[in-house]
Amino acid sequence: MQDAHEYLIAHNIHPSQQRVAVMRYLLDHHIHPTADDIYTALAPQMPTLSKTTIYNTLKVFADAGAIQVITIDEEATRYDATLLPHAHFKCQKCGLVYDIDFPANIDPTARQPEIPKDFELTSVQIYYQGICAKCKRNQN
Amino acid sequence: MQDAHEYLIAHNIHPSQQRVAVMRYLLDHHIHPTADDIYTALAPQMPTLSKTTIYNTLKVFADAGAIQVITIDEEATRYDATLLPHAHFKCQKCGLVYDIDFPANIDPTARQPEIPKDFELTSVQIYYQGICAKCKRNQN
DNA sequence: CAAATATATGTAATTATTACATTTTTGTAA
DNA sequence: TTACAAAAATGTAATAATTACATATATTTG
Ligand SMILES: [Mn+2]
Ligand SMILES: [Mn+2]
Ligand SMILES: [Zn+2]
Ligand SMILES: [Zn+2]
Repeated sequence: MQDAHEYLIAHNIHPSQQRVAVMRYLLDHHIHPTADDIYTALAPQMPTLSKTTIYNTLKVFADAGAIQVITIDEEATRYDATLLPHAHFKCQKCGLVYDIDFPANIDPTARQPEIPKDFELTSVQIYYQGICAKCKRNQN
Repeated sequence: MQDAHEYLIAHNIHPSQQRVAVMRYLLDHHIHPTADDIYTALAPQMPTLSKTTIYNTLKVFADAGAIQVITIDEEATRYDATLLPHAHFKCQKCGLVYDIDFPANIDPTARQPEIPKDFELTSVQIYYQGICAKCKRNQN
C-alpha cells in the first residue's frame, strides 16, 4: 500500500487529481485491470472523469516507466503497477490474470543470451495460458 | 517450406481452398502477420475472399493447435505457424516482430516451478521489446 | 440423388483505441 | 493578486480490430 501521490512524484509525473486516483487504483488493485475496468471503478466518485483521460493517463505512466503494459489478453490491454520482474498467467476460462513470481534468486528475464548483441532490450514479458485451479475445480 | 495441404490434414483440419491459402501464407512468411496482412496478401489472387473468412480460419487453426497466437503487439493479434518453442522480439521503432531462438539444449518455457501445481498450463509466450539493430543504425 | 453437415461470405454491430480541437486547471512571475 | 503560459483534462468524432449472425455455397454421407 504505497502512497500514490508520492509514487507519481518519484517518477517525475505531475500528481493531478485524476492521475493520483488512477495510480492509487493500480497500487491497491493488483488485478491487471483494463482501461475500462479503471474507468468503471473510478467514474462514480469522479463524475467528470472521461475515458480518454484514463487512456492519456495510462500512456503518461507507461512512458515514464511507472507501470507495466500487459498484452497477454487479446481483448484489451492491461496495466500493472508492480515493476518488479514477474510473469503472468491468464486463465482461459475465467479470464483472470494471475501474478506468477519467479523462484528465489532466479530471474528468467535476466538471461537473454539468445538476443543478438546489437539489439537494445527494454522489456521482457513472460505469459502463461491455461486453466486456473478454481476453474478446474468447477469444471466437472 | 512444408506443404500446407498436408499440414492441415495432419492437424485434422479440412483443407478447403481458403484454408490452404492462409496456411501456405503462414508457412512461407515467417513475419508474424496480422489478419489484415494475410487478407491484403491473398485478396488479389482470391477475389471472393472475405476478411471474416480470414478471422474464422485463423480461429480454426488456433483451436486445433496448428498455429500460435502472438499478442506482443497492442495494435493487432499476430499469427505464427512455427510451433517449436521460441521467443519474440518486437522493435518499438519499425514494429517488426523477430524470432528469438532459445540457446541450444535450454528451453526456458520448460521450467515453470513458479506456477501453482493445480494450474493447468497450455502455452507459454516470452516477449521482448526494444530497438532492433537496423533501427539503431539508422537512428543517428 | 437428397439430406445433413461443414465452409465461406457479407453486413452490420461492437469495442478498444486514437486524433484533435476545446476547455479547465495549475504554476509562476510581475 | 493578477495575468499569462504551460500542463492537464475533456468531449466528440474517427479509426480499426474483432465478432455476431444470418445467408449462401460446397462437401460429405446415407
Ligand atoms: Mn502482475
Ligand atoms: Mn515466431
Ligand atoms: Zn479461471
Ligand atoms: Zn526496428
